[in-house]
Parts: sequence; C-alpha cells; structure tokens
Amino acid sequence: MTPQPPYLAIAAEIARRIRSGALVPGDRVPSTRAITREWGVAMATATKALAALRRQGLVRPEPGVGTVVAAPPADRSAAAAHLTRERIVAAAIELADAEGLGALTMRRLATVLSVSTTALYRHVPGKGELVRLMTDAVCAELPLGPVPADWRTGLERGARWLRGVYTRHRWMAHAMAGFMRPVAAPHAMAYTEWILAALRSTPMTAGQKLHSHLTIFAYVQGVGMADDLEEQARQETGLSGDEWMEKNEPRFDAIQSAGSYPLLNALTEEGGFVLDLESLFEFGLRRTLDGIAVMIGETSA
Amino acid sequence: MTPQPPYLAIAAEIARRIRSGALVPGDRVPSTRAITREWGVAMATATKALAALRRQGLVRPEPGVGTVVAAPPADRSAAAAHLTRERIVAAAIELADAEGLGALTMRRLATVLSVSTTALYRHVPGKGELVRLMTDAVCAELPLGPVPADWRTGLERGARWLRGVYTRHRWMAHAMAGFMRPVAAPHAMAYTEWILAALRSTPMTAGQKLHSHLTIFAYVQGVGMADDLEEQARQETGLSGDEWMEKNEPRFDAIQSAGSYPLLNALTEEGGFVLDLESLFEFGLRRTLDGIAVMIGETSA
DNA sequence: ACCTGAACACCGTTCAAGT
DNA sequence: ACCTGAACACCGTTCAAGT
Repeated sequence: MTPQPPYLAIAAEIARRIRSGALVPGDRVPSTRAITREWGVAMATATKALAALRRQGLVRPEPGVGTVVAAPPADRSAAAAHLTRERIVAAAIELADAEGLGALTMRRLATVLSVSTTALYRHVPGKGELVRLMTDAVCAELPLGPVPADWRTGLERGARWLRGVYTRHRWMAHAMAGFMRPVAAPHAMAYTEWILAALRSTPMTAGQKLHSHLTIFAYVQGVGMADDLEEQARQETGLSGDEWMEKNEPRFDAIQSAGSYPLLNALTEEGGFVLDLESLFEFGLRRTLDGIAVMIGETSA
Repeated sequence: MTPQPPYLAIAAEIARRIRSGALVPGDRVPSTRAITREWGVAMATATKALAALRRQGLVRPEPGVGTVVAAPPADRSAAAAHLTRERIVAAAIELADAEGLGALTMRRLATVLSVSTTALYRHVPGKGELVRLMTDAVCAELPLGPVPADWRTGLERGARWLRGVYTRHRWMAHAMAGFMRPVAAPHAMAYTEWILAALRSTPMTAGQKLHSHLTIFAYVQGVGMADDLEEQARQETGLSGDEWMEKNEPRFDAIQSAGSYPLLNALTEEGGFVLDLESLFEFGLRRTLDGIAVMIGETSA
C-alpha cells in the first residue's frame, strides 16, 4: 500500500531536496509556517512532516535558528561494529511506537541504525522473529509485582498491566494476537503464569482458570487493536477523532438516511456522547470479572 | 515477508515448469504421491501444493486421469468486458477465505479475474476500500433475523452471529478491528443497530448499552483474531496444532526449564487439555452476559 | 569473521498510451 | 470510454563478493 498521506508527501519532497544537494547540512529547511504556505496544508500537517524528517535523522531542531539539515549519519562500519540483537530490538520498538508496526520495515530499521539492511539478518533470523523479540522485550519492561491473595484483585491488576503495555506500545495488540497458545516468549508466558497463580486459591478447574484468563486476554486484545488502528488513523490523516468525524459526516449522512439507523443516530446525535476506549476498557473489565464471580459462586455452592 | 512454506515452494516449481513450456495444457502434473517422492514431504503438503495450483487456475482435476495443466485463461478483454465491483469483491472474498488477507493482493486478484491489475482501479479506489467493501458484503450474507424481546437472548444471538461470520471468513476479525466507531459500511452498522434494538427494553443508559455492545464486540474480535492466525499457521506450515506443538517442543522445554512456569506446565503436561477456541468463545460469552446481568440488577434496584 | 551490494521476486498505485 | 504496459517507489530475503 502507498496511500501517501499529505504529511508524508511533504516530508518526501523535502527529503528529495536534501538528497539532491539543493539543501546541505546546516541549511534551514522550510519552517512549519512556510510549509502551510507552500503546500496549502494545516499547521498540524506541517508539524507532522517535520517530525517525520526528524525521526529519519535527516533534520534536527537548531535552537534559535529553526529546523536545519542534519549532518550525514556516522559512518556505517563504525555503527555496525557494535550492532547487537538488543540494539536492533530497541530501535525496532522505538520505530513501531512512533509510527506503528506498518512503518517497521527491515530497510528503515537499518537506516535508523546506520547499517546495511543485510547486516540485521546476522543478528535476527527475519522480521517475524524480530517482532516476537520486540513483544517479549516489551513484556519485560514493567514488573507485574507480587501475586495478590484475592483472585479478583489479581485478574484486575493483570488486565490493567496488559492494558498499560498496550497503551505504551499500541502495536502490541497486533503482535500478541497469536499468543493464546504458549509461544516461545518467556516474559509473555510469565504473564500467563502470574494470572494462573492469582487464581490458585479459587475453586475453579484448570480449564476454567485458563478460560477465565483467555476471556480477559481476548477482550483486552480487542480493545487494544481498535486503539492501535485509531491512533494510526489519527497519525496518518493528521486529524483528531472529532475532525475525522466532521470530515466524513456527509458520507455518514448518506448512509444513515439510506438505511435509517434510528438508535445509532440517537446515540451520536444526542451529542455529548464520545466513545472513550479507556472508559470502555474499565466497563468491560468490570462486567467480565462480575461474570467470573458469578461462576465461582455457582461452583463453590 | 517471503517465508516460503514448503507447499508453496513446490507449487512455485511446478508453476515454473508450466510457464516454461515443459508442461503444456492437458499434461499431467506430478501426482501427490509423486510429489512426496520427489520432494520428500508429507502427503498433506503435497495435497496443499496441488490445491494452491488449482486455486491459481493453473491446473484442474481431470476425472480418471489425475491433475492436468489447465488451458490458459479466457482472453482478457472478454473478461474485462463484464468486470464489475460486485465480481471483484466476490473474488476477493473467495481469495481471502482460501488463503487469508495476506494473500489478497491487487495483482493476484487481477490474475484470478483474468484482467490487468490496473483495471481493478476503475471499479475500486484502492485496496483499503476494497477490504471495506468485502467486509460489508460479508455482513450482508446471513440475516440477523427478528430482534428478540429478551435482552440476553439478543446479545447472545448477536454474538453468535458475529462469531459465525468470523468462522466462515476468518480474515474478518482483522478487517473489522477498526469498526468500534461507526464506519461507512451499512450492513456492519446494521449489526450495531440490531444490538441496540435488543437492549431497548433494559433500564441501561445509552452509554451502558453501547459499552455492553462493544465489550462483547471486542471479545469476539480477540477470539477471532487468534483463530485467524492459527488457521494461517496451520495452512502455511501444513501442520495441525498438535503437530506444531510437537515440532516446537524442544524450544518450549528449553524455555520452561529456564524460567520455570510450574502452573503453565501442569496445565499442558496434565495432558488431555486441549484449547478449543469454540469452547473458549462460549465460556467468555456466558461470563460477559452474566456480568451485564449483574449490572442490570444493580441498575434497576 | 563480519558486513555489503546487487539481485530476486514481490508489493500498491499512477499515468501516458493504446484500442 | 475503457483497459493496458510500463514505470515508480517500495517490500523481505538471499548470496556472492568484498574487507
């Protein structure tokens, strides 16, 4: 896919000027204000374009001057000398955090690390395995803490921990989608072990414990994926959720008048009702825990 | 990514023989037995290789003879003549059903339709929009039926309907991940409207109704994505879940002995415990509905 | 031993040229 | 008017050649 959001098109054009030598290191690139004039875009889009260039290491902010063309990266062999699996994984996480899993390509990652694309394959067998390594590294970031005595506190804290991981690294929901079965990722498996420990003192069967864990896991997964996609859309269009709704309003109006969805209309038109994924998360978690409590009540009765 | 599962490598080699003219229309391609001998693979892999070629239209089964090279496709201009958006969407759904969303490329889709890749862009603005059209078409396949009077029956039937859609078209969970906000897909929105109608007679607030709907939606989403990835893995490796576990056992053993996950080990080693996503789905649905029932009890008290 | 350049077999999308 | 071929700017991965 090459959808070419406006901010990327602008960044690409400025990058071309740098590569062509029209702009040399130290030169000022167009300011955000200059970009809004030259391309006729909003300030937010201009800011995004410069941010993208900064992430690529092509420009840097020079205090008191503006954004200038950065010096070419340190020579490659020096960078390659201390290339390690850890450095690769850390850079990949940073890239995915900033621009999503879709922007993580072996080629871009190599550029960020000032290394040839092929050098990565000396430390990592391929992209699939790289994502697995990233996933596990992220699961190791924040400790789960001691296992609470109460099962409900345990499930709740575990779910919030996972949700926290996903808000810090939105791509994680996509990366973990296949983790319902055990995978070769020690820290991700430690999470499952922690949850099972939290359920130790309940009268549930082994199957019920695993199902309870996976029910919550699937739910957090679903919320996380929606979150990731929304953040992506925000980044790519440079629009907030509200602005996006406003822009697509005619489209929705056409559908609504054609199909007539009175209840859905009432919900959105009543106004004031904005879907907040964090509230949704809390709502669904509470319902699920209540449902498990009902089951435990039945089981022990 | 070009992981090249064995069955695809074999299919590619046979396809090359056809293209090179070594095999002409009507010739028999290697039988499954011949493939197992020539490449030293299992019967399942050989079958998959021939199935892949059949899907590509390169070979066809000739009763009483075996699998033979198919005649080259009908001439393109004839096919292009009655190219419509509906035909494109239907072919895309078939392709995604058979090999997953990852195998759906504009180029392959064009080949299947005996049309140039660029002809597709006359009927569909791009791949993103194509997937949206596929999603909506699939939502229209099976009617939801009348809205039940009882809220719980409604939510349950709605969830099972969605789960049914996902089991018939596993890629749908991925395609719908962004559908928590209203999207320009009339039939997908009709589902939300149906759920809201089912909750009409409950004492819930508008927010609680939407949250209840989305809690179940997120959950079905999470289960569906796991399902899709597992099916994908099965297809690509040509192994069943059990065979896969067996193959990766040394890897797990290493992790388990290193990190020690006693509870997880007990669960898998006890044996007999096989995770079935359909049982999981039923379990989690019941818990969530119970939790919502608790809330309704509280609300109306 | 370790890294690189060039190559292979792909992508989605655009656009001038054909019928 | 409608479709195609060639091109552009990408992918992941491999492998012979370099240092």
